[in-house]
Amino acid sequence: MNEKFLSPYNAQKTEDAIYKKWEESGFFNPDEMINAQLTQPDAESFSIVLPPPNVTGTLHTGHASMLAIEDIMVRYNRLLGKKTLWIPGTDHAAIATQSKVEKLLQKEKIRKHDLGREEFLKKVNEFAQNSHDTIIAQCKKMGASLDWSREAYTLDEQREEAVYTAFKKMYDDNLIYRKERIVNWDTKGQTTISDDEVVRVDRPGKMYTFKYSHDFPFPIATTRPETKLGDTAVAVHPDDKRYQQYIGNEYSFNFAGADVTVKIVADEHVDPEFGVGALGVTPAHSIADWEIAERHNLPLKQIINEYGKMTIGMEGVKDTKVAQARESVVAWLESEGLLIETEDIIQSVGTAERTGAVIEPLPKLQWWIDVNKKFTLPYSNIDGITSGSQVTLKELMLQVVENEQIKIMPAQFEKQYLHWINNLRDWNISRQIWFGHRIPVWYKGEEIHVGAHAPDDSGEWVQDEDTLDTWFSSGLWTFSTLGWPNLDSKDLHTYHPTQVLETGYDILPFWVARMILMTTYLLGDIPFETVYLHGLVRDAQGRKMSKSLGNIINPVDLIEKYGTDALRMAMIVGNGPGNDVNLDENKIKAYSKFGNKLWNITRFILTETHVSDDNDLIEFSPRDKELLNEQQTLISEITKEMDEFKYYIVGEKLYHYIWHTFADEILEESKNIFENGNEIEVMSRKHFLRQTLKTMLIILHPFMPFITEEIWQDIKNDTDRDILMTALWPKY
RNA sequence: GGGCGAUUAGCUCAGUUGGCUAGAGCAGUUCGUUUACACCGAAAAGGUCAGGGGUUCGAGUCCCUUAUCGCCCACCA
Repeated sequence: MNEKFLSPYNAQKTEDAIYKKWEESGFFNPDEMINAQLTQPDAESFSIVLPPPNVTGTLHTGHASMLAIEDIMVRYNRLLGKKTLWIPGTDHAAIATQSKVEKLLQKEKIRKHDLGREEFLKKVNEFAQNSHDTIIAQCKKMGASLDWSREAYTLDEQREEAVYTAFKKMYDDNLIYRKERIVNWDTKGQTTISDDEVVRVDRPGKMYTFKYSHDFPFPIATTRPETKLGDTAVAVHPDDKRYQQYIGNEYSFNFAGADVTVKIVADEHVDPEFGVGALGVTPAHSIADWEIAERHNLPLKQIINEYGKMTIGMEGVKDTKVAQARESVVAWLESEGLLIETEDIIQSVGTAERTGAVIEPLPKLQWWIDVNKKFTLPYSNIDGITSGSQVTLKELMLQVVENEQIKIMPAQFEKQYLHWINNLRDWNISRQIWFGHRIPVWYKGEEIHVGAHAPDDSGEWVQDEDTLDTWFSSGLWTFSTLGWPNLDSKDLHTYHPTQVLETGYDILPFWVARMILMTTYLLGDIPFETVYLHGLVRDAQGRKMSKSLGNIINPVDLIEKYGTDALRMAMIVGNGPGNDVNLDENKIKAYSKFGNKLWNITRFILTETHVSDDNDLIEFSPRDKELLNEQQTLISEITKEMDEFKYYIVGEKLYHYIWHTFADEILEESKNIFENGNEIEVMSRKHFLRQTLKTMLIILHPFMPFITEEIWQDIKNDTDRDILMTALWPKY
């Protein structure tokens, strides 16, 4: 017996060496499995993409849990003899990464505009590369059996080709168009900022109640009178008796030197209790109003420029900053006798996180994907939609879930998905940041060219300054990682659609929905058959992990203390799809004890039996036949539950069988048999113990890959597969 | 305001087509252990499954309702 079994199991000493052994074998790559004749070339395939972690830093416990679940899926299917592929990669995560680097630069008092686009991107790429390296190392620590030879990055060359191909096709199909939309504009920084960078600050303000003109039938209320020059409508609640008679009317008048025409519209979102229950709609300078304008097809009238100055109005308004214009407009209202009431209020004002400037919502030209426009789908593998039929993106997204070609687990999220898609509006795909796929559109005067490069003709072509929403590239992930847009790619034919997408429920609308959109559109097929959604990892008390609570747990610390196997088990047992899991250190400790239990079971068996006991038996003793039957029942149950993704139950069952049946009963009973049993009983039992241990190692392998592989190396015989990872799931 | 979820042993949680004498880990109790394992074994203790009502031969599990807690989305003109 190998003397390592004389001391307790040492995960720290074992795990890195085992991972290295797997990696060197090459068997994470299904092609190598086939070459070594461990997998049949015509075997069923099982493929899954790793949701690419953002290159914004390091992996957290949520990633650890994700890797554990997916590795179980992958290892299980590999043991079933399938051609099994798990594709690794990382996500450039445009805004998240860019703002992270901006923050780091800010500490050195460097601003991105001082560096310029190229220099700044160099810094971001450097940061991304470092994050990437950390992330890959952490994935390996978790034991993830990812095929590193196929690693991808959402911003690498191959993915860029996929992105540009997809963009061009959508543009040619008239599904991509350009239109104005309200964005958060920072007048100090002269840039657009994302919603998460807007800091809400409570400030004293004034609510003005006034009439537009003496002819206008009722007053409205606002905190920003200067924007009223840009009003194109007044919104009221449809059930509000005070205003019902005016709905549909149009009024024109002069307001502080500007000609204004407003239409009275009914909108559910107006609160009749707030203010006077009537709201002047300024589509160009308020995000909320812009949304009302979208619903009612109202015109957009920009009256404030990028420097926060008014572009129209009377003397004292035009060409002044908004704060000053406000005073002028209020003074004008007073002098005209239109001002009815001024009330002091506390209002929540959006300010730029970085410059502190008050956000000025402005309309900017943006690129959009039309989800309601009919186009011809040339090829369709979607049930209920024939090749060559006219469909919209929204219809495709609904169809594949309604017809159950894609199943979402747990089922309650299916409702949520359908509800979300039914309310889906056009997707704004442009972002006013530098890091990401630059929009493949070129301008020369009025001319527009769509493609990766400017046309070769003479003349100054200028590329669009904006970049694409990060979800545009990750939406292509299941097939851009398999060779698309090269339609002859062998991987694409073998491994697409993928079988499972395993990800967090929080990105169902962002990522999952977008992958369905892109795949149904570009391939006429589904991206995956099952969506398995996991929950959040919380601390032992069920609190969300956050910097401010100081309760963030680094998975690597836990691994160093208890080993990866123990951490994986603790994260799996009791963690069903869609449920949040509380990570209790005691639970991890308990499973590290379990690992040691298995270790000691092995020690006992290696002491009491010999490899020759593996030889064919003449007959099993009646007791061992009974035990084998029990075992068969267990395996058949477990196999069924594995197929149903019930890893949380299987993990617990294995724990119980191995500890409380195999060790506590069978091993104890064996001591007596070895001492007092007849020859048949002894031989039978020795054979049984070795076979059972091997069987347990195989079925426990997906959960605790390291220790099972380590033991396998000492219990296997010449007819067994050399590496447990490549073994075959027991028959039952 | 809209949507979703949770409430089971002292603590943290399983219990997924209704069949449980309701389970696990940790903590606590009693006893034991010179070799597979103290990262141990044996035995017991602990619960009107949030409250109420209903469906059913049968409900922790399905329906209604109340209470408490939590999450997501929207919005404050």
